Amino acid sequence: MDDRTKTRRLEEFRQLCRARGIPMTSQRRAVLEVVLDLDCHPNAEQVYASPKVRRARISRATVYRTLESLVRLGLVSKACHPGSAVRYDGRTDLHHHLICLRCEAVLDFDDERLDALPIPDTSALGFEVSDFRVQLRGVCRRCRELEERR
Amino acid sequence: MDDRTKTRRLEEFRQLCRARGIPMTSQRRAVLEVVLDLDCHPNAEQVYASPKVRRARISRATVYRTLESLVRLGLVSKACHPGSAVRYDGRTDLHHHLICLRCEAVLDFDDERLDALPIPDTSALGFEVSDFRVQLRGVCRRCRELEERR
DNA sequence: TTAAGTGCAAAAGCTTTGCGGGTAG
DNA sequence: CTACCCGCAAAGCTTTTGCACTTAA
Repeated sequence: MDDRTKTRRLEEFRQLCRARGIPMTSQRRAVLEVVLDLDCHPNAEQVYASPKVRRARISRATVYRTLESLVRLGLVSKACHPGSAVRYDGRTDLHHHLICLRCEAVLDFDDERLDALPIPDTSALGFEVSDFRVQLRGVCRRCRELEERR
Repeated sequence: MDDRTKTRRLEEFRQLCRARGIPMTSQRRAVLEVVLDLDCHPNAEQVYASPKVRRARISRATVYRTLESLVRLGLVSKACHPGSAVRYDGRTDLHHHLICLRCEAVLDFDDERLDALPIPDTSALGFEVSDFRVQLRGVCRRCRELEERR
């Protein structure tokens, strides 16, 4: 994520904390920065292992708790993925994903035609849609190259 | 899933096994049947806990291994979800999902307009798309009712 | 017969929780 | 001050793995 956007997101965080009267700690700031920096849709362990978080000596439990708080605050979202650990996404705006079914990589994908998708009416099911993602499922470059070599 | 489709899918399984010369065991058959019966996109523990699998005294390890084999055979797919355990989907055809961001329910959703989505060209990224899903994210009926009561 | 599958139990990976001490506002 | 947060450690959930035994073809 570019620095300009990142600065804006961190300012947004500061204001949200002030508005809700919750403390803005150095730990939370570091965790948010890492998620904004990484575009690999990391799980909590990957955030925990990141140099910035390790340098700050932040505990594993705090990383897990903080990520969930950031989601509740709407500053981070959860990525939908085929694997077995919760994955976080620094982007909360409308965008889409390429999902590799071999290595479970999640790649961001922006496309105006996908954004313009007509959202179906789900009210008959009692389901309230807030947001959507198109997931293009397949095999990423790296996995394809690995398979060719064999 | 209706019985007619289920019978067809089980026959497909039998033929795939024969074609590849792999044994069709009673355990695999039971696990496949359970995934086809459930439409809740169960994780491995839920399949393990199902009456049919328990009656057959199938071990936990076999459930985990079998689910992965069925995915490799293309008889079952993995659902993309926001949570922390792999979830399986008895449907492998084109369809879409409603994702509840509160309880992480995954509901099937069929819609011809979504099916007709123009698939973007991802070849520049080296990504080969095989399939897609639209995920409508929001809050399901039950979670909305629970929140109203409070 | 035999390649593959299964059960068991241990280990590894991921996540939550209770509690005593610390800190932002 | 004081409500909230943090680190630690233990516990709980999910998944994988090695090995000896069993089974479908």
